[in-house]
Amino acid sequence: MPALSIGDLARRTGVPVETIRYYERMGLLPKPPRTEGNYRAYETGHERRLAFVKRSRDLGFGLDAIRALLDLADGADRPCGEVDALARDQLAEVERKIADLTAMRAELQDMLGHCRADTVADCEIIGRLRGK
Amino acid sequence: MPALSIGDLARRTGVPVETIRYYERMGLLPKPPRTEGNYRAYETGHERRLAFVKRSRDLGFGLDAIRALLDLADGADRPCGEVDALARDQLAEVERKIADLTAMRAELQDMLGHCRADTVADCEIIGRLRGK
DNA sequence: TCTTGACCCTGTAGCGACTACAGGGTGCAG
DNA sequence: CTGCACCCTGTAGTCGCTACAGGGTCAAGA
Repeated sequence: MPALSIGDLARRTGVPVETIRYYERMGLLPKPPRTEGNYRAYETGHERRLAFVKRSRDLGFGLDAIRALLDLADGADRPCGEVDALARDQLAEVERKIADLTAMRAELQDMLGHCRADTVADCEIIGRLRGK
Repeated sequence: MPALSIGDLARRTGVPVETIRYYERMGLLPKPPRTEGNYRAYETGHERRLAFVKRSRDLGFGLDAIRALLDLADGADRPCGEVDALARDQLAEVERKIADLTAMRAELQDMLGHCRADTVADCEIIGRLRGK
């Protein structure tokens, strides 16, 4: 299989070109070899690594956590307790955000459900933002 | 009632001093009069406005939307349809985020529930991040 | 009266994770 | 040989703060 250009890699992974370059700068992806014309030339190993990063991002992991996950994934013999801990931290963070957003949703729905006025003067939404 | 210092206002609203100055720079709060020593001197009107901003932020409204809400709140005769639209947009945004986070949570929980291995080589979590 | 310390001021830089240029070089098809 | 799509680097902007640095102000206590 021939080497992939950054654009090819972007199409295959769904990660924008600019973001791939950004991940390289941030040390999440190794610097690939270059062609004669100074274009990045990727192999399937790079594609696998980028796919790993993308799946981790889709689960909401931060770039620091992903760096740690990549390091752990590279050492097959290491205990996976650290992986577990990172995933549990991430789950806790996601649950915290869901709780916050659920409270916001409830309040917004309640506001909207009570809005019967025509003008701002009697508007329930504005009234509540003012603090009743 | 005497004028409030920025620190007093921060304590009364729970909005940090730096954030109050930031809101002023962003045009969400009017520039207050100053004391002889160039300290900001706030009145209860300022406190009400800041409380409005804080409640809006707590519901997840962006600063642009809050500027719009403040403008609308200042004109009592205006129809509240625009307010309604802003609130509905915000509710839609919150619901989108909840949906994303709920999917993340499900996947993280499932990963963690299947992790029985001792080493990274057999770790279900790493395996899934690699793409099965 | 002096000094300590808490508070205030402006201006600027940093955060996370991108995204969007500007200003150029490369490579291939017609 | 001329377009045009793609690639390169480097820098600046996004959002909503947050954290300084380097000063000024003010009131209480010794």
